[in-house]
Amino acid sequence: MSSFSDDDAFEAAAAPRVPLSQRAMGGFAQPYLEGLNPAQREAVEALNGPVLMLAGAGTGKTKALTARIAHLLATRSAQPNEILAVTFTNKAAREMKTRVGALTGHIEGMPWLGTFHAICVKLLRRHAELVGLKTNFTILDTDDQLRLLKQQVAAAEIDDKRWPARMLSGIIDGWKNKAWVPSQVPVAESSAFDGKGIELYAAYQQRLKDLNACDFGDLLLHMVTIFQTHDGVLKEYQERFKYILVDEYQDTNVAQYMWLRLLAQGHKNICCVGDDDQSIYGWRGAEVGNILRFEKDFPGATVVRLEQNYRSTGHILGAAAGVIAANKGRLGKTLFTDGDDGEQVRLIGHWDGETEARWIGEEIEAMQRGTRGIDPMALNDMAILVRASHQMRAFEDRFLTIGLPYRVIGGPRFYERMEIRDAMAYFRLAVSQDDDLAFERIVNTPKRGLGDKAVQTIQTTARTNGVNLVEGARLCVEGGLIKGKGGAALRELVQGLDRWFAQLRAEADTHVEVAEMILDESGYTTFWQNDKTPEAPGRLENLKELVKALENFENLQGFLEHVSLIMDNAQDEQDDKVTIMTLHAAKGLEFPAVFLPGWEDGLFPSQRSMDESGLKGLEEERRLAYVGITRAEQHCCISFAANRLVYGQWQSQMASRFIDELPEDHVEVLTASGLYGGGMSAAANPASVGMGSHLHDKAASADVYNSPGWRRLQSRSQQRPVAQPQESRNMVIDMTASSSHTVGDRVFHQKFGYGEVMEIEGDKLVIEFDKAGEKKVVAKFVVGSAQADDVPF
DNA sequence: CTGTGGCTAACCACT
DNA sequence: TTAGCCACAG
Repeated sequence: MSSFSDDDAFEAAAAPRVPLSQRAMGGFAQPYLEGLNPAQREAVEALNGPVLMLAGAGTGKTKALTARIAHLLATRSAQPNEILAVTFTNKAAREMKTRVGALTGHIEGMPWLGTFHAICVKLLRRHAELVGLKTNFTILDTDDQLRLLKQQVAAAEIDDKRWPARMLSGIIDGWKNKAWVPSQVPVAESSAFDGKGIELYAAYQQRLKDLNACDFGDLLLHMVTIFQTHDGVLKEYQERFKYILVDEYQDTNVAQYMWLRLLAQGHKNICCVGDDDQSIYGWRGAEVGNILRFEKDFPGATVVRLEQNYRSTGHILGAAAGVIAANKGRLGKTLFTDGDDGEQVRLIGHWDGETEARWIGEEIEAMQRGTRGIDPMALNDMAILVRASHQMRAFEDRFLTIGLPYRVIGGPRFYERMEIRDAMAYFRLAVSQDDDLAFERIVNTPKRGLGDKAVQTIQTTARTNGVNLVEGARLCVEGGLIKGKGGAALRELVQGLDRWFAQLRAEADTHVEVAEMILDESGYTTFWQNDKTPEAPGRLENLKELVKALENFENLQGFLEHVSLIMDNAQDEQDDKVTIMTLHAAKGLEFPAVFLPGWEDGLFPSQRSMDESGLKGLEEERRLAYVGITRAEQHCCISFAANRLVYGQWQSQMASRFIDELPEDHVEVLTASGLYGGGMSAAANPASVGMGSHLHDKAASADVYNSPGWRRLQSRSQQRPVAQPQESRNMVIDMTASSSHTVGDRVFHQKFGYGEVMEIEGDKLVIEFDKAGEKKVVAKFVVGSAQADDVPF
């Protein structure tokens, strides 16, 4: 519960509650040291000066980190409120809190353990006036931010076709990540956004100030500014934080780095934990350089390497090591395990994305039943990790058809859903009528007959009178500026807002009741009840869930604060389900079995990241591959497809270059799935069995044959017995390989059954299928531009 | 003021 | 393929 009013850490009692058992031992009992290996122990006990803990995947860094905190407390080196411990995600913060609690007995004692953003909010609330904000400033989400920037772009009369607000938002975020306020943006950047970027940035910051708001990047930026310009404030915190601990240091951006440096200049007791091989947030401004430079930045630092892996089998570690070895300029770690080599990493190519999804589905079922030669596994122990969220769809489709339970992590988050945002905007307005952005969002939601024109009028009125939009709306109603149906509805809305505002303060009802009242009286609930789209019931459910979530907070403000910083959504763990998530979301997690689909050049490594960042981009993609493999404990299966549907277009894919980087000894190559020559075409053209047979043009065909991934798969599969067609449903004739067909060929197609080739027109095949009855169905297969329905499977 | 159809651009990851 | 935007009609 992180409402900011209740736990002001400065006033929090500092007395540590040492468990009786330890007190009886005179503080010498150090159970938290048990089970630590020598390296971990060194990192825990090095209490003087900077420490860099290079912790490879699965080497127990959280254990070391929490033990270090316990050690600080037990040795009385610091009080709980003198330790600053920062993480990136709320989940990591929560876990650390729990584990420290379990280790030391004080659960509530760590007021400064949290995410960068949560800690900065806490600090900024105290010093808001130093950057021209009031202490009750609001934190804008991406949506609000974009809306604001859109207005700015429009006001500057810039063509938002060529210069979209989206792009501006990205540029400004980038600058904020580098800790540049508008006046600090270097000249080299002045051409950004049609030469107006810096100007717009300044205007945007001013607008935020007027709104008494800040965006995500500001939380850090403002604190860095305050520390740089107010020595007294900086001193206060330098003295307060005797020990600083930083998790995932490789993901820090420049602003976070500066923030940490400024604070660490006091006692210099900063302990950073990270893994340069797992830096995967470059696109968000993370600087791997921060960790690579650590020893220069903090002279005399103790560097500890955690290399003993407790998570994965030898083969999995070996495969991961082989991939990451291709990166240059690493700090270098060699993970080892005391455990078995286990099963080799498995590699398999598929005909297309659908085949891949089907194969993985079957594999998962086999593993669950225990019919794959291994003990039965729970679905909860299996995960599919994809590069991009759109890859999830194929699996969802497939799993829905076969009734395999799954959960998707990532996707549109609960608090980012439209209905939740709308409801939150109402709550925000009930808390503060100054929240113009919230007002803009809901004036006409549900529809009140207030369009652009009405909103314009309200805005002008508000501006000329120097008041907020709610006040402006009130003036419009009273002055008769907005008439008719819209005027009446607006009057009702304003009255409603006043009423809810008063009710929240009256405390006659709980905030939960008021929230329900708001959703009811505003007509928002009715709005969705009347909606007949299939999503409506789900949205109503979400609203109910939102209200339920309120119960955990003391007041609406506390809840709003919490939500603005929460970016992860709690997931139900009760049911047995396969997890589908992105590689990014998987960092920090582990699963006994991991599937890594879609290892195709352009998709993974992603073309865009290579276009944008060249070799740096490729190396980050490789680290992503490393992260993916090292999530696996026992089983890891990598796959790719020769064809994929992109923008409704079929594209032939090349196996990812990362596949070639897998060391052979640790990999077992399975035979390509989904492409078994069903008679004719296979006999006529042996090349049509396996990858690449779909190719119609020689150039593209050569591409695939010459692609390293393909070659390897070919040669390896030759060492293995030739695959037998497993079941008839896997049998398919390569419809698009028209060169291998002649008129009169009998063919079999998974969906349409048996048929006969009637004619061949260039790249088109006309096939007459003998479906049941006398009716003949004619289908055309157009190479390269086939529609989804026309393609085999 | 709202709803619709056609056009265009986008498809990467997230605190 | 799909989402988002704009122009236009009702």
